[in-house]
Formats: sequence, C-alpha cells, structure tokens
Amino acid sequence: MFKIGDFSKISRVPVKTLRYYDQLGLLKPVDVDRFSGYRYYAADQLPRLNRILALKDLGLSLQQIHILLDRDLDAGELRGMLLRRQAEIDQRVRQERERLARVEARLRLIETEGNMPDYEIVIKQVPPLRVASVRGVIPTYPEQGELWGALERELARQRFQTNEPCFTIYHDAEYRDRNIDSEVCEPVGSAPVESRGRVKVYELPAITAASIVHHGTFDTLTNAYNVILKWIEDNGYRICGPEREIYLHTGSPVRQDDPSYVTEVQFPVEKIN
Amino acid sequence: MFKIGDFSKISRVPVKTLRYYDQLGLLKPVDVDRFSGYRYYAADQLPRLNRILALKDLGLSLQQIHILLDRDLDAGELRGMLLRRQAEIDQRVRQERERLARVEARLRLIETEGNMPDYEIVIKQVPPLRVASVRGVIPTYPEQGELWGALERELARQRFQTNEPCFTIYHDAEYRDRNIDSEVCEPVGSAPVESRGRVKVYELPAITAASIVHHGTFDTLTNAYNVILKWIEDNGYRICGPEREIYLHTGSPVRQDDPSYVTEVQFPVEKIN
DNA sequence: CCTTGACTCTCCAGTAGCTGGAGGGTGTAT
DNA sequence: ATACACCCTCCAGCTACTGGAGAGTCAAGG
Repeated sequence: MFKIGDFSKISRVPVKTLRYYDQLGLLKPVDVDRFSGYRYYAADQLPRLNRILALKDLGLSLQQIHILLDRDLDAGELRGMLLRRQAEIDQRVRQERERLARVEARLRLIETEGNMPDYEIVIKQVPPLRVASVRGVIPTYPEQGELWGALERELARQRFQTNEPCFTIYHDAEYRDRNIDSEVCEPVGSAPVESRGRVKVYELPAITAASIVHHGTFDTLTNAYNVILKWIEDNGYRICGPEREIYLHTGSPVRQDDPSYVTEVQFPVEKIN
Repeated sequence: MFKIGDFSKISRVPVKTLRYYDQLGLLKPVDVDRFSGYRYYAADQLPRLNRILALKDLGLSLQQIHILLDRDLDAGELRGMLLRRQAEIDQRVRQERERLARVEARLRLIETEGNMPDYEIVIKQVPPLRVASVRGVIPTYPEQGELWGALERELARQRFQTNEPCFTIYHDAEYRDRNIDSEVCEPVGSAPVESRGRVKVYELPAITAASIVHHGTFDTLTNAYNVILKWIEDNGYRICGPEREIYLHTGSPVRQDDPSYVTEVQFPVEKIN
C-alpha cells in the first residue's frame, strides 16, 4: 500500500492528477482512511493506471477511457474509437500542415514586403441568399447606375426596404472594362417580394468564398482584386463561380469617390486536391 | 453603422464571439449606446476583424494578436511570432504523426490478437536515483538472495531503512540464465549512507525508460520481457542501457511464488532518428 | 510529550476561446 | 397594445489539469 506521494513517484504521475482521476472515478485508491481522508494505492493498480496513460497517449479523452475501462475493454469498441481517432488525427495532421504552409507564405510575404500587408484574405462560408436582382451587359462601370435604378424602382413599388448590404455579381469569366455582364442584387430575406419584368427574385446558392475588404474609393479597388487573385493562386484554391462585390457602406446612392466606402470582394473558391 | 447581429452576418463571426472580442478589448464597437448598451459597429472595422481572423487562423492566440495589433503591426515582431509558431506546428505535426503510428500499431494488435493486450507499455522519465547497491555475477537467479543479504546487512548496520521499492539492474547485454551479472539496489535518497565493502553508494543517472508492469509470480515474468522487447522494436526505439527490474510489493523477503507480486521492468531507451 | 517538517486533505480559481442559457430590456411592425 | 426579433449582462460549462490557501496528519528527533 502506497500513500499518494509514493504512488506518484512510482508511476511518474503527479499527485494532483491522481486525485483528479480519483474524483472522476477513473482510478480509485484501494483504500481511503475514513478519518484522515488519506488515499492508499496498491501496486497492482499500476496496470490500470498505465492503461489509462497509454490510451490517453493515443489521444482518447478521459471520458472515453472511462467507458472503455468500465466495459471491461471491449476490443470492438476500442477498435471503433481508435478508427475514429485515426481519422481525426489524420485530418489534424493535414490541417496543421496547411496551417504551416500559410505561416510560411506569410513569412515569405514579410521577407519581400518588409511589413504587414494592407489586406487580409479570409475564407468564409456564405449561406444561401434570397435576392432580387437585375442583370444586364453594361458598356462601362459607371453605367451600372441604370440597373440599380430599375431594381430600386421595382422594390419601392413592392414596398420593400432592405437593411442588408447590396452587391453586384460579375458574370464575365475574365476581366473586361467594356460590355460587362453584371447583376445587381439586393437581399430580400423572406419578404413577400416577387419577380417582375427585369427584376428576378430567386435564391443564390451557398458558397465558400475567399473574401477581401477594401477601404477607400472605387478606383483603388483593383489593388484588392490583384491581391486576392494572387492569394487564391498561391494558397491552392481555384475560382469556381462569379465574384461578388459587396457594398458595405450604408445609405443608398453609390458614388465612386467617397473615401469612406468599404467594399468586400468575394470569389467563390474550392480547394485544389 | 451596424448592430451586432448585422455585423455578425457580414463578417460571419458569431455574435457571442464579437461580444467576447469586445470584452477582451480586441475589437471594440465604434459606438455603444449609453442607455441600452447596444453595440454599433462600422464597416471599416472589418479589416481589423479580418486581420484578427487571419492571425488566429495562423494559430496565434488572441493575446498575441492583441499585442501585435496594438503595437501597430510591427513586422519584425510578427516575424518572430510566426517563426516560433512555425517551429511549434512543425513539432505538432511530428507528434501527431507519431501518435497516428501508435494508433495504427494498436489497431493491428487488435486485429491479430482479437482483444486488448494484457500489458501496457509506457514511456517514462526516471529521475536520477541515489542508491546503495551490491553487484555480482550469480550462477542462477535464485542465488540473488545472497546479494540482497549482503546489502541488507550493511544498510541495517548503518541504521538505514527504506520505504521506496528496491530493484535489480541486469548488466548483461543479452539474456542468460546462468552467471548473471546483476546489481541489487536500494534507493537511499539523501540519507547519510556510505559505501563500504561490497556495498557501493552512488547516483544512477536519469533515464528515459520503456516500462511494463507485471502482476503475478516471477516465472511468468518472461512474458512481460517478450512483450516489451517486441514493443521497443516495433515502436522505433533502441535499448541504450541495462534494464531494471523493480519490486513493487512491500515487505522485504522476496519469494518467487507469490501471485500478488507486482514487478516493473524498465528498459532505458532512445528514439531512433 | 512537544516540535518540526514533510506530507496530505478539501475547496476554489484559473487556463483558451468560446457556447449555451436565464432573465430582462429595446425597437419596430402590426 | 402586443407580438416578435433582437439586444443586454451575467453565470456556468467545456478539457485536463495546475496552483494556492488553509487546515489536518504522520513519523522522527529532542
């Protein structure tokens, strides 16, 4: 019979941990003095403790170990848990490697640029979005106003007012500065709005998007485009849909030259391999 | 200006998380209504939030991010943190891969054996140990008693009494059942015990050991030896010193045939590569 | 028998980054 | 007026411990 300190020395498990395992019911001392509360362990409790350590070392939680040990070590059950663990660790390793790659990319960026980048790119899940939209080919960007006008008029007619940011989807597969196939959208949630004329109401599918936020006038927005496109390429993603340009400033009339404007660009992407 | 829910929708960050970041001072809303306590965020806070998300994604803690952002993004500091992170992740990946290997080994074991093994092997750090010992070549195992006798007599003479388990070190490089070079040891801690005659008092170095605990009579101890030797080979370790056999039963007279005996075998090992 | 020092006990708080819930106030639309 | 969505604060819980306070216990030495 060992007092907790001796048992701790033999097993190389901290006293606190032994007490914690006692509390969890994972490893109860064979005897507890009724008056002093002292815990007494027996040498033949070492196998159980070692089993706990071994399973813990495989990455199982104490709860899982508790279950396994108390069901008398059912091999099938253990196998199931280990298979799940295997998959988890496998994924874990992959994630950590990707993270490592990102850290390295960031380090290279610092080497070349000498300081923090002006932009951050974030991958986000965008949920399905019910929108009212007008799509059309416009000669040049400033003429998008006409599409917005059509959309606004119809929504006003249907007595709908949004408070969510509106955005444009650019359907061209490549960049152009003339004859741009653009679709101006306004989220309508579950409001009773219906398609009519050039205005279509429908649900955009959910996407996984690389996102960048630009702060400033529109004419410097191309910077953000360059940065995010490079990022997508560098980080093993592929563009898989038309990009969205989201106008985060509040207040409707879109002018090109307000330096307080905040615009988000989202490219739907998927991971390569 | 967005209420927290809208800002949450835009940024895809849960409301609770935004409140948490506010609490930490990591991202304060531009305005808080004095009366209702409502938080109001501005679109141009998105870059900061995204920077937080990006750095978090690299695995930095919120505390580290806080420091970085509030020192105006010192590139050198970030570089330092990222280099450290890189090393951490690198090690993490290695550890997880080793763990994966162990899980796979365990799964194979289950496949072949059909159930949980009887033994668990644990790697433990054994600290330096000051011992009194008697070493000698004994014809056969039962004759170890003579060495114990010599040790006990001398320690009794020096008025020393142990409460720690005693053990034997086997110095033969390979297994033999005759003329065994064995050293019987008793830990003496910092007690005032001195070498005298055949009894040597000195400090054993710390070791990293693979350990197995055997429960039962001595004649089945070879099982444990077989299991641990196989384990060492299978798990990429190499034996790098003489093994220790530790007698964990309390009470001195060692008889061979007590089925309640608990014995631990420790092989000093090092990881290959 | 008393003291000293090592050991043990229980209980509480803290770790990181949230998440969930209770209980109550606010804002807008009908 | 009322319904409803939204917001607030505060508290508890997650994992596997770790550290500390304050108090009791044990064995040895004087």
